[in-house]
Amino acid sequence: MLNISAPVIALVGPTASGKTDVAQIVAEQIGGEVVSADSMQIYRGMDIGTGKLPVCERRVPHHGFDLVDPGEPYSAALFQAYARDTFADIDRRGKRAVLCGGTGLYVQAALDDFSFPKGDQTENPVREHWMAFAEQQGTQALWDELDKRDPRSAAVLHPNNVRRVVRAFEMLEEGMSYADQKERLSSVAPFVPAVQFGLSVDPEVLNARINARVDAMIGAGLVDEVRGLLSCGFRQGVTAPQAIGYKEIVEVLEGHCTLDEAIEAIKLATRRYGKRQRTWFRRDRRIRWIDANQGDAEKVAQEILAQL
RNA sequence: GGUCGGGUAGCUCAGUUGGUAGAGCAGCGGACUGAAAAUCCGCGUGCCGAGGGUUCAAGUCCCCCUCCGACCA
Repeated sequence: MLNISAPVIALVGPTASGKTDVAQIVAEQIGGEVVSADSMQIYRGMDIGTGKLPVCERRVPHHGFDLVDPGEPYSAALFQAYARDTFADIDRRGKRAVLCGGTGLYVQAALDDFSFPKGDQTENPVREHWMAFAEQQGTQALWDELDKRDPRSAAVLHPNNVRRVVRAFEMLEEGMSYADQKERLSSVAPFVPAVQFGLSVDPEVLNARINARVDAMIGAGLVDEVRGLLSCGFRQGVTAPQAIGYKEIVEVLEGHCTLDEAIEAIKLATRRYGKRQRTWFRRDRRIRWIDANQGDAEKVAQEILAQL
């Protein structure tokens, strides 16, 4: 258990639920600092499309932004170490951390007792080998191969889920079993003292906000942002080029579709992303849900502060 | 006014010789420990435009009405 003097305040919820504003207000009121747990805000230069709070609007210190260039690899394990260091550092300075997270895995890696045995490893030759194998022999053959070496893990993985099957091979290489890990998952304990709040927004309301947000991003110059990134090694990245709002604009810049088509695609992808986020956070019974349908960040923040 | 085509799921449409309907997309539900804005799994949600007729049985055939589109006047 991380030794800090007051629990971290964690704010979670789907994209466009208003976390960013609420987190800042909460931090402001309690003399805190915001720590973003967002797999895409990690990247430098990806500002508009990731909804990163602009520098001029930051009234309290923000962490978790601009940690690496889009061309560099990053991982949940790296974020775990970063977040915990940051929590400790904030605590040492007598402040309180407000974790603001849309990436469920990052939030949990930061707060719970997730173990990443081999440190900060971000690239793995084993991965490439088995990805190539899947490419050539097919996904079923890949799964069959895992079934020979680690049938227990194969049994809990769907053959179509190539990423996870490959991950199981990586773990085997390190002397671990995906199945064992999955079993341990059922009893993850907290590692960082925290109170978690979820901002809940009805799907129809969230949908409207997402649409407006995407239009605003385009208006704010997302296309130019993407154009700029392309000339800076964006394509070499592993994670960054998968970002919603970026991959679609790349298609436009490469002449594969119109801007209007891309905008629709971004809205659709964001909606689905929001749904996955809802599913992820919903299962965590520790989260206290706050109604954020009104979109009044001040009010939501007060409600959270009242519950501390 | 006339002729033809169409009206089936939220959208685009399938639907054999009559046996109360099914695809894609959207949507919904779920999984998730080193790429997670990723990856994967599951689910059809229906007054078949309205009314009448034939039939054991009508999305399907007949009549009539209505709406949309095209063409002819």
